[in-house]
Amino acid sequence: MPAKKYHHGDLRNALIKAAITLLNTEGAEALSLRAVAAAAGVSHMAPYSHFKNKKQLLKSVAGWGFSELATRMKADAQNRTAGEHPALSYGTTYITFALENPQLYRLMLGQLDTAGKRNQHDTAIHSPFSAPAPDQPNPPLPEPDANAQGPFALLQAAFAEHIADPELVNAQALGAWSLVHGMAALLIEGHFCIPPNMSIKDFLAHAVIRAP
Amino acid sequence: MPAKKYHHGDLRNALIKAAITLLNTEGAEALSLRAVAAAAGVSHMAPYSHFKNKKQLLKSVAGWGFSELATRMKADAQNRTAGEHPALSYGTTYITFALENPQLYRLMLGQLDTAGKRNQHDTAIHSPFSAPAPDQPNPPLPEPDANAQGPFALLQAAFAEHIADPELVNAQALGAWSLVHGMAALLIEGHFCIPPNMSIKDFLAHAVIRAP
DNA sequence: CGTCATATCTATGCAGTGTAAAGTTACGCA
DNA sequence: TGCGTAACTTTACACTGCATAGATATGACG
Repeated sequence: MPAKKYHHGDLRNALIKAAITLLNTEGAEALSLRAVAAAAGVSHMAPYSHFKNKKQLLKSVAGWGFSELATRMKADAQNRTAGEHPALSYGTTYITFALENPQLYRLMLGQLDTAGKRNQHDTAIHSPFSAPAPDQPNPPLPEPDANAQGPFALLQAAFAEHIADPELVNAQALGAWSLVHGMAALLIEGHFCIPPNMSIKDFLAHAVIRAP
Repeated sequence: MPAKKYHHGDLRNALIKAAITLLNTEGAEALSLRAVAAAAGVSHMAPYSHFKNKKQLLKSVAGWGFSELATRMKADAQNRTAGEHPALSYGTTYITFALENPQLYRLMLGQLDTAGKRNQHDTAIHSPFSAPAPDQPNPPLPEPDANAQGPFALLQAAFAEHIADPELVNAQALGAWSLVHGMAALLIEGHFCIPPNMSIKDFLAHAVIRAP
């Protein structure tokens, strides 16, 4: 085993891994580029050989999170009790994942403007409507994550099983995503709690709006 | 009119106002304590006479945002077409507000760990379940905002009109809040777009989950 | 009309941040 | 063997939030 090489060999992945560890142990505030580099045993400028800036590193971490979530949801799809609505099952898995990895989940779907300097425009991909983004309310802003499409695609497929109209499928899937993301986010930020005697699945089922 | 006094007289409110202006013009990344102080025409340490730290200033800004949102929702409640479900109307107003003030909305419901130093525990209030918060998944985390109760209380009242069981009212209101918050958040972060030919209200109506 | 404790504001300084620029090292291919 | 180039280090800078200590005006009380 090599003691210490000048060329790390797999620094890019090592940095992502170190960032995740730091995120889980010390929290998001301790996730500085320099701390990540130190944890990987390199100088604080080494990451710039593999990532354009801090935001790109965080995006890669978020991408890893999305693939993890997708994996969980696919596993969920297998051992599902027959007759249960897939969306409820998916939603429960989704929220559970978010509550078990709150810091990571924030990185995945929160804003990641944590940088100090002015925004440099990195690549941005819009989805799933091909429309040219009905001009954003304020000037700067968004920059979605293509990896989010993984979990979302599963949700879409779930609704497609019971609904014919593709536009309605899309709307329903987006509604479901909004519901579970909103619930996860509000729970993580502490804006309300699930009653102690209630499971996430039951709570979610009761929260689904009943038409008037 | 006084040219320049040593004692500002109303610096606290001036700082909040300056912060909001900066937020809307330069974006969240430019919202440094020093920039806010400069915009108010005081030294960069003056804010510490009125706020314990940067987070407390931002909390006050968020509080102002919540009262603004509540005002809008109350106005909405008045000129509502008869027969329309209040929650749909409220939800549309909610999302519209969020899309028109994305930076402010992020401050209101996103994490505000923007500070550099380790988290100091400021006051935290939990709601609306009196339960002692079924211990948070990871170690650190949340800190809700009591001002969020304003808009939420309106939602609750809306559901109470048509539903008897108070527990179900609560669950439905939380579901509605989750849905509109999630949709607003995903829209702001650019994860999807509302089709150009569709109003927010229509989109929201189509997104509400239909039972299987 | 003093006078003085106190709230408000300023000056200075520090550790930590992201990143620009330039130098060093070693891998891979001719 | 030589060399282009990618990976990494060193140094430096502007900026951040905040601790500390000093300056200044205010308002209450004699």
